[in-house]
Amino acid sequence: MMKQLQHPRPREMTLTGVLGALSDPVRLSIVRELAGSGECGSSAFDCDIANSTLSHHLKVLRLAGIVQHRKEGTRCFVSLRPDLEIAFPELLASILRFHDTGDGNQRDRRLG
Amino acid sequence: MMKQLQHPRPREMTLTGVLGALSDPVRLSIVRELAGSGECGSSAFDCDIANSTLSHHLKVLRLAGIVQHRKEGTRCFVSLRPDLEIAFPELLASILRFHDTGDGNQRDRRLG
DNA sequence: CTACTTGTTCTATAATCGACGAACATCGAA
DNA sequence: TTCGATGTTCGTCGATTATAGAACAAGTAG
Repeated sequence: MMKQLQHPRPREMTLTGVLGALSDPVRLSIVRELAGSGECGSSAFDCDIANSTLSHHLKVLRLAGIVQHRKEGTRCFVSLRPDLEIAFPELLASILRFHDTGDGNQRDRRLG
Repeated sequence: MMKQLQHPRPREMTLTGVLGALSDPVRLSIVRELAGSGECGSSAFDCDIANSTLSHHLKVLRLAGIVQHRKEGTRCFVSLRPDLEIAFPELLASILRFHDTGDGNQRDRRLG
């Protein structure tokens, strides 16, 4: 039987939990990728980290209610969880509007 | 001479830094209070924590670029920093629209 | 000057976190 | 069944964090 990974119920999502999950650069880049590409195989993220570390970050995002996991054979597909938008409408979009410039600066997309 | 507390320049503010600073329930409640009441004396926050801990949290918020300190005699007044709105327009409002219910749930203000 | 007030910094501690390798589990293929 | 591929979990390590008390600094009042 395929093991089911635990997903929190919408009522268990917390604002501080979501913010904390997004406060890590690696996790934020993962969410950014998901927002741009939709569902991704969990090996499609070009993070230069160990597999176990990636799995850890995906677990944090999952337990915060931000992403959901779908198993297909041995592969694992990750996507943004629609329930997040219900619990915190427009929150994720409000955050992803800003992007890192790599040297510690951020910029509003509208400012070019 | 009155000691000046260090404030980061807007270019030094990071999105993950801001999110991380807001991911703590104590700090989020402080920011919420500042957004509602404007400038507050740093002893006006009804947090049930030690003075040194409050000072620590205010420092984290300050180094993230979220709040600014103004000294007046021995008193210290804290307020939201306008530069944050310039660096990340509407980000803070987008986050504060949701509030904790105390039992781990959050709710959009518009949903009653 | 000596208190007293306010707030920061220092030191310590317990908890959490990010990272990794190793072990484990699951599935598909040979 | 045995193997290989894909992910998760476990154990560990070092770094960071939240907390609070103690010491310190700066200003005010007496």
